[in-house]
Amino acid sequence: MLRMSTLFLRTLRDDPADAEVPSHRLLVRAGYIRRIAAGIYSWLPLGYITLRNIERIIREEMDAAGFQEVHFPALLPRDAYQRTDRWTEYGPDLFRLQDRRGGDYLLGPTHEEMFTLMVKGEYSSYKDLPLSLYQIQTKYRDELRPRSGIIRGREFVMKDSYSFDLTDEGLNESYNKHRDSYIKTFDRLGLKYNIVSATSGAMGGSRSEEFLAPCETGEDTYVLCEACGYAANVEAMKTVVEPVDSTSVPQMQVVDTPNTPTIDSLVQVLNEKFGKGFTGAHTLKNILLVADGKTISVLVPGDREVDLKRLQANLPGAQEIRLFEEADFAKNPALVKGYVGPQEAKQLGITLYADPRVAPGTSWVTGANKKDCHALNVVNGRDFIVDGYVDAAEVRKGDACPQCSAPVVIDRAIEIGHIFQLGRKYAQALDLTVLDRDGKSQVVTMGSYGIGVSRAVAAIAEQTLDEIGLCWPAEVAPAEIHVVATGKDDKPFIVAEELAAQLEGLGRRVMLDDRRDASPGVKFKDAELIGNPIIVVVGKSLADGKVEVRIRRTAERMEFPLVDAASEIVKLLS
RNA sequence: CGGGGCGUAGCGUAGUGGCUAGCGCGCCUGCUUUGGGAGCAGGAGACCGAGAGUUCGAAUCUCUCCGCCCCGACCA
Repeated sequence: MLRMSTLFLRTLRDDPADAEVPSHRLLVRAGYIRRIAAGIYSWLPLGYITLRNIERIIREEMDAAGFQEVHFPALLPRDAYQRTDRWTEYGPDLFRLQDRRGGDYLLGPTHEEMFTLMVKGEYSSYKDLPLSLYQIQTKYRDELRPRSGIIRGREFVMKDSYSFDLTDEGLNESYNKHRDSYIKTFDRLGLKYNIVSATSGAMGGSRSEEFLAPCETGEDTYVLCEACGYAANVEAMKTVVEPVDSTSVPQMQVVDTPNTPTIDSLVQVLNEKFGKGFTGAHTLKNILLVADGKTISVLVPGDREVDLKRLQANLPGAQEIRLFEEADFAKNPALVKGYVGPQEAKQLGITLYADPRVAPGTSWVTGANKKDCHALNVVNGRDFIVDGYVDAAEVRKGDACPQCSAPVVIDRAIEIGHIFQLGRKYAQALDLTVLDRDGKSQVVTMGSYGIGVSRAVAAIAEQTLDEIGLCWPAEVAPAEIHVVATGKDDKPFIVAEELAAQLEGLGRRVMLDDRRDASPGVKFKDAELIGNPIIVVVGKSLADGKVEVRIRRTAERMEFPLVDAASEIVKLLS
């Protein structure tokens, strides 16, 4: 039983000055966490109980799915991360340190290497697979900008799992098992979330989904179709545009358009000259880039920007992409800045990509590859041929859903889980192989699955809190029932004590406000701020042999006769 | 790393060259009070982020450094 009279807790009346987002403010005010450094927090009793409740739920669901818990050190030698190149690849986000002999160590940001090596050390037969292992552990990432309290910290608690399979089908099965297990876990945690398809980056091909908890203060933006439920990362959003019949489009025509290096200036001149109501959407933007050293051009409608992250995620095999710079233009005199068109891409040896919005048969105004000249009626498939289509244009609210064509919304969310198929990258690098049925050595294929445990505390808080405080789901809350004794004589305190003991006897987690020196107002405010789901007040109504019960979330109030209060309260929890 | 803001007691803050750094919350003692962050009285608690400089005199002005928050870039 948590007794407020002795609980290590001091709630704050004022908002902390360094907290902006609501969950952070309230977690500090209610005495759950305290900041130690940027992105590094201590957990006080209430916070730590809550964190452990979440861990418990995750653990129960992992175990129920047949995954086995292990535990690695957070302090790791450089070696394993050297072999997968992540010692350098992870860059400045990696916390590095040295021991007294000058040996390099790191604080683990994620543990693919260690899990892979652990399995390699124990198993060597296909008969041992499939296998899924997990741990709940503190991770370290030296984030460029920690923010929003516990939502993005430099030290945080993560549950990470890894699956090991012989075959791609096996990996799919393991992936689906994790997916199901995550659904159960997040449902139990009381989180609202969307499962969003994510890109798996340059490795390509493998499945990847994020569990996103919608919330205004979230830092991930994603696309959501409220009509059919389609949800996707902005990078992974697919654009579906039908080809257009272009047989009636007149011949391409080159016109003088002096001083029109930008879309805005071009549209203005077009309207002055032809007065046809031209807009940016009629023009075609040719974005020149250098991808892995080669010049490529990406076509998007003139009223849209290229989303470089999206392009990078969708361009097959591209490792490094950057925009054309002055020096690049200088090296390629055929490319006239501000007047580039796709018509001569082939002759110039440029790989030409188009966003799907630049559909086959669509006709555009675009650069004529000559200073101060543009070309009208430039038709995709007739006047230029693209080498491939790639989703690269910025995604906007109102764009068509790829499943049902309804306008999508752009929403914000906190990423609370991520599952993806790693494939054989780590197993290959670290030589994790097993012998198959035929005695042949096979590289194992892996999946990687994460839940942000400490982040989940913030995400749940964020989704449930209100103006007066935190408001936890019962399983997560520090206590299920918060019993408050008020009054100046002993009776309510004795009764409250008995009731709390009774509830505990029924297997409930109870917090008891037995402070004799605090006024009723203070106790009510604290109870509301702390956010346990049921508040029981033992006080005035005791005169009628009753106790008062309040539902924190709905502010609903009721009274029960003392004699059956305990059983009635327990009923409310089920 | 760019832009902005900030650093005064455990927390929130006032104090833009002047003498003993002020207030609220919280904390301690006593009395009163007990259904919505009680009242009165007394009290403890601050090398004013650090260092250097300007000055008769610096929380206040200058420089350097450190730290924190927000936006952006970046990031499962």
